[in-house]
Parts: sequence; structure tokens; C-alpha cells
Amino acid sequence: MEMLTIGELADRAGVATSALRFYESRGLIVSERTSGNQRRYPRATLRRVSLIRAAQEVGLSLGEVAIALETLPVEGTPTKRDWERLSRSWRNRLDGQIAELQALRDELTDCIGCGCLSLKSCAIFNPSDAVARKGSGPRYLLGDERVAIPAD
Amino acid sequence: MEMLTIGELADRAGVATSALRFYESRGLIVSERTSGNQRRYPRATLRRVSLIRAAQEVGLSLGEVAIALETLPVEGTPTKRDWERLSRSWRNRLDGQIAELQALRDELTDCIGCGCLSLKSCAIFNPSDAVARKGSGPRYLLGDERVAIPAD
DNA sequence: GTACAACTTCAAGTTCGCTTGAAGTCAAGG
DNA sequence: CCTTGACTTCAAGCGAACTTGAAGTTGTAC
Repeated sequence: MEMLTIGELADRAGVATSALRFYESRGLIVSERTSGNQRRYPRATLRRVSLIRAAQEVGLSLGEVAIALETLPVEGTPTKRDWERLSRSWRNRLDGQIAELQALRDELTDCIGCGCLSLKSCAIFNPSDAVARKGSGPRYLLGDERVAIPAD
Repeated sequence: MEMLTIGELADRAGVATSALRFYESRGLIVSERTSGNQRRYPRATLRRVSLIRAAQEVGLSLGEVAIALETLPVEGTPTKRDWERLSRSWRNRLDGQIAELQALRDELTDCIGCGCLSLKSCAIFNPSDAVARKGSGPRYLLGDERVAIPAD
């Protein structure tokens, strides 16, 4: 089978070689090695990397991607069922994200020119789910957080 | 004017005191100091913090929020025009985000069961805008990136 | 056989939006 | 006065997803 070097794979997949090594360190992809210890990837890895990038776009973390990919053959072509299952679950995820944004948008639309400058009872500022933030690290955009505000 | 301590502001705004100090270090809010060097915030800061959190939800980084807030009075009530301008621009932003997600979703929907397992011409994997990633740091979810893939 | 690009590993750096901790000061109630 | 909790600053840490750099090795084309 024709094998790709890490540079070739990087070019074709549109990612940096450092990213590929990083993915490998996280177990998302695997490589064979030449006698001189250089990585060689089967063609199928190209598809796998594409899948990873697509999943990221849908909003999955690399950890989640890893879990999703565990159900897929590392080498060779995933079955139609594999792909159907993944794409369906990703679409559902997208649906959820879209719904969230639309809700936010609708609230914002109501707000435009509503005169609620005191923000007293403005939907956008109401404590619908003012949960405590746990842990540190960056907060991702579009989280499901909501701002709490009291009467001004 | 009644002033709030940092703890009071934190409770009422639903954020940690450390976050407030951080915002202040970034110039997003300002405080007066007591003779003993403790922060005291005017009530208006509560509104300002809420605005910051709302903007973050819409997807702005703190840097962008800072720029948006520069056009607002630090103290006192923003005018109806201020708020209309901000909420309108944020809504537009949301509209854009929603549109992007919907496009992705539609592509994904087409993909379900389309049998394009080789991913040769699958819309989701096509290099619509395979821009080079500049710089390091974390990549935010829902960026405007698209995966590049060649013929498999 | 040698030049040179592409590869190797490993540690450390980057960005963002904070949090945590140390070491100390202030404010209010009893 | 004394305790206690809330406050102060400053430095360092976190988590994600990589990138960058150093120092050395491999593969290939001439």
C-alpha cells in the first residue's frame, strides 16, 4: 500500500505537521514507521484527519472526537452505517447549537429599541441559568451560560 | 451616590470577584478607591458588567467588548441609541453565526446516507476556504475555517 | 558521497479568560 | 481592642489545541 509521509499528509489534509504529531500523541491517528523511524501513513488516514477537522467545526473537542473515532476502523473505509451514524449525530448537535443562537437572537431582537435601558427585566440579562462556573481555563463561546442580574 | 464593594458587585452580577479585577485590569470597568485602597463601584458598573457578559455570549472576545464599550459612557446610563446600536450589531453577528451553522448543517444533511464514503466530492470536506492558520493559541469553536481535502 | 530538505524528539511557548494562592491590609461587629 | 471576613497585589496556574525551537537523524537527488 502506498504510504504518505507526514509532510504529504499535512499538505493534503491542509493541516500542519505539528498538528498531525499532536493528533497522534492524542491517539486520534496512528502511523507506521520506516526503518529510520519516520512516520508513514496509509491513505485512509487522510480521510480520518478530514473527519477530525469536520468534527471540530461542528464543535467537538479533540477528546470528544477521539471517542467518536473509536467506533470507526482506524484503517480502511468506514461503512456507510458508520458515516450515517456520525453525520446524523453531528447534525443533531448543530441543530441544538442553531436553536440556542436563534433563541439568543430573538431575545436580542426584542431588545432593540425596547427601551429597557435599566435592563431590569430584559430577557437577555435575566438569570435563566446562572450556574456557578466550575474550574478554570478558557470559557468557550456559545456555552450554555446565562448572565445573572438583579434589579438595577 | 451609593457605591458597591467588589463582593457586592460580584454577587449581583453573577461573576467572581477575580473576574471583576481581571476586567478592570483590561480596562473594561473602572473603580474608585476608598481611603484604604478598596474598590468601590458605582451602580452603573453593574449594567456594564451585564453588558460584557451578554456580549461574550454573542461571541465577542474581551478585546472586542472593550472596543464596543469605548463608545459607551463609563458611568451613567447609556442612551437608547447606544443600546440600539449595540444590540443591532450583535444581532447581525448572531445572524451570521446562525447562517454559517445552517450551511454546515445542510451540507451534513446532504451527506447522511449519500454514500460519499470516499469523501471525494463531499461538500463538507471541500476546500471552500482553506486559509492558513496564523499564529498559535487556541482556535475557537465555530470559527470560519473550512477543511481542505484533495481527491482521496 | 555529499548537500539539503524533510524528518525525529522533547520541552517550552502562545492565546484566552479567567482562577488560585500567598502574604498581607481593611472594615465592621461585639 | 480583637476577631473575622472581605478586601489588596502579584505571580503563577489551568485547559485547549497547537506551534516553535533546539539539536540531532534520514532520505533523496545530483
